[in-house]
Amino acid sequence: MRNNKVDPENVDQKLFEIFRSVGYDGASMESLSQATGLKKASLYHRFPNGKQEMAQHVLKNVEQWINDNIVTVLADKAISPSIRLKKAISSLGKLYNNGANNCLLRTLSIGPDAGIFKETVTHCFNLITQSFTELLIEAGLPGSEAKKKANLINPLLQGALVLSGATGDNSHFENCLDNIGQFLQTTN
Amino acid sequence: MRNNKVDPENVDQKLFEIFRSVGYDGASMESLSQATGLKKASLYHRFPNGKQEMAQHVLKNVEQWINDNIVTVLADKAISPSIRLKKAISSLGKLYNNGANNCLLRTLSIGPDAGIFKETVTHCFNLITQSFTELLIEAGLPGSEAKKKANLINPLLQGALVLSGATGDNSHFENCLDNIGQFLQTTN
DNA sequence: ATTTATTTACCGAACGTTCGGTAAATAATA
DNA sequence: TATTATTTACCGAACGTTCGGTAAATAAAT
Repeated sequence: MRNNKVDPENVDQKLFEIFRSVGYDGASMESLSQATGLKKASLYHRFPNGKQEMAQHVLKNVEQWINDNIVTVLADKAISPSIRLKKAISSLGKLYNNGANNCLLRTLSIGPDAGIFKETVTHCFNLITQSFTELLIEAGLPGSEAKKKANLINPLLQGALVLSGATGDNSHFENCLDNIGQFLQTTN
Repeated sequence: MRNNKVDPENVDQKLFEIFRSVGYDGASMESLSQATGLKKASLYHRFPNGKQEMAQHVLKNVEQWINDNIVTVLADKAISPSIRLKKAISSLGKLYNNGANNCLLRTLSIGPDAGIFKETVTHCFNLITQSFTELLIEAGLPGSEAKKKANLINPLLQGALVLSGATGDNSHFENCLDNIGQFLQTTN
């Protein structure tokens, strides 16, 4: 007898969780199969190019998430800049589970095959920097200063996630979100 | 016929470079063998517990490096605090090849076996934070402020390394070292 | 009935690891 | 000092397991 059809979104989510938590090399087909509830051959039915395609797929989902939760939110001129900021930062806190979750952009950037994902990963980072830059400019900062501040957001986030993840102490990440919120508060 | 004896220090260095650049799961015994010039069986002669022992060994070397180049340097009261700072930061720049090199503490913190290294990795991070804290206190900062500033060093470094590594643009790291140097310059 | 989705069963290759054995260096003996 | 015994360092070949991946069979959906 055969299992019920597996919800594709749930599959995406489970693939994402595996790749994010253990990276590309640490994610075996067996672990991906167990997490999704699909046999290996079924995964190959959905992703004919295998593991690579799965990782690229979840990476594209992250890019979409950034567009939906950062780019679009920060550019929404119907809301005040400071509230947009809070919404975006709050979304980041949820995405990373307050520091308990690794970042897929980072875990896919290590290992012999990291080059495959480099272009998309770089684009994701750029999306974040650019949308924060534009918000800060809109809030009144000079372009150069806005750029300088926005350029700090990704490294601050990633650094905090590295420390929280490596040590298990999420205070690194929580402090980081607070700091980012404060030092961007040039705005109303 | 048998090869000449291989220099143990060079083996350590090569193992370190592999684990640092591709992480634990990305480092195959074959790649470790090729990098060191020792056949797999010879690696097992030196490290009877295999890959795990090799990674723990290079991690211990990093701990020693931190003691020699950060802890000892920052605590050397024969030299002025600001010069000690410059020496330590300069060493970090060399270690990471100005952002081109990954950090072993980070690459060993991802994957199914990351837990094996967690304790030592955490200790390494703590060594850095503590030694910077003590220097800042010696330089005149109140304890709480010294601690707060010192607590930023690891995440700032790691974040810059993530960005430089993921995108290939080392300006992230170079800016980071400058920023750290500046914002610690409470001292003479 | 045809197409789509999933599964079972399997494959070659690569994985980390182990084993048997050899050349060279060192220590003990004579 | 010359000879013998022991240890050290290394290697080729193979181990069992797991890897990513595929073909054929079966079930579900249309």
